[in-house]
Amino acid sequence: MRLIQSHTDYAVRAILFIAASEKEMVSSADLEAELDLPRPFMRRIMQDLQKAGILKSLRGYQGGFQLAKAPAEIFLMDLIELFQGGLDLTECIFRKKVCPNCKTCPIRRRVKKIENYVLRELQGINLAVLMQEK
Amino acid sequence: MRLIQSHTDYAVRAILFIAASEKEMVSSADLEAELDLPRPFMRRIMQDLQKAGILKSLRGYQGGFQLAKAPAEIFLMDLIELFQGGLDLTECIFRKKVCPNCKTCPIRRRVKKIENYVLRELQGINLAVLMQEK
DNA sequence: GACAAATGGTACCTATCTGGTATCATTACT
DNA sequence: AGTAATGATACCAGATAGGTACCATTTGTC
Ligand code: FES
Ligand code: FES
Repeated sequence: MRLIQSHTDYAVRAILFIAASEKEMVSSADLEAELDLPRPFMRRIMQDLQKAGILKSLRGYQGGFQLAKAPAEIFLMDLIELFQGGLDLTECIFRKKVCPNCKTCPIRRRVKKIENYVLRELQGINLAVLMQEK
Repeated sequence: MRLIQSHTDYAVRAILFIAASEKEMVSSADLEAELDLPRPFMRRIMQDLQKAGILKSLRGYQGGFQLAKAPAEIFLMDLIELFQGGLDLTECIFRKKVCPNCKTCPIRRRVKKIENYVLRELQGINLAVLMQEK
């Protein structure tokens, strides 16, 4: 079970690379070379980041992506939200149905506490922090 | 993403029920009635618990299951280990391959810290604790 | 205007994981 | 012998994650 999934991880790397790049515009081709990923896959991630307002894009010749926000304003949690639909560690085991046991679920409260900690930690991480410690 | 999966959750409920039961031996039929689960499915979980030495079983007429350990000696983490193969929140995103980025992975360290906390919390939970707070 | 270089959008595929079923063999008591 | 229980194991199905394919659109250069 992974806390951080591929899309999120790739997004982080991509953003860090763009942030560190000299270029005005970074293209998918550049990212492919740097991150060693299939370009179509990378592109989809970039598009999602663009839609989310994290990147700005320019089409056509010499086009590409650049940051739309300062690294310090991009939070890991945003990316998790975007690519993983957020975190819900206590998601009830009775999918689709209303849980008949939530009230009596012996572990729910405990897991909720853990989840709170995890969220607090994650919310403290932004991309500027990750840049430094790399 | 669920921290606790169905098998684990059911196992907890089953064990708590057996622990609270007056009967010498609790059968799958009893559990089915109590937990409202398909019996074959429940049975497989019970068998796994038996193999793991958490339950003792008796076959044949009036057979069933009973605890092989005191609730205080059964840890939630054991069940997670048993049914979910443990927890590895930092599992590298590059499956099957050796990760070429682990050294430079910007989020690995952070997630590792979170994982440590989660493990510590989970390791402190045993079934006796869960019985009380229910 | 034609062409090439780039992204936008969307539908689809595939492997793995999770949850659950089915079947038959074995044991134990009456 | 018969019945009530577990042991063992193979199988199936839906959901999720990871990844691909395809075509449309925009932008700059010649
Ligand atoms: S089952 Fe609904 S919360 Fe544990
Ligand atoms: S990729 Fe191997 S740890 Fe982040």
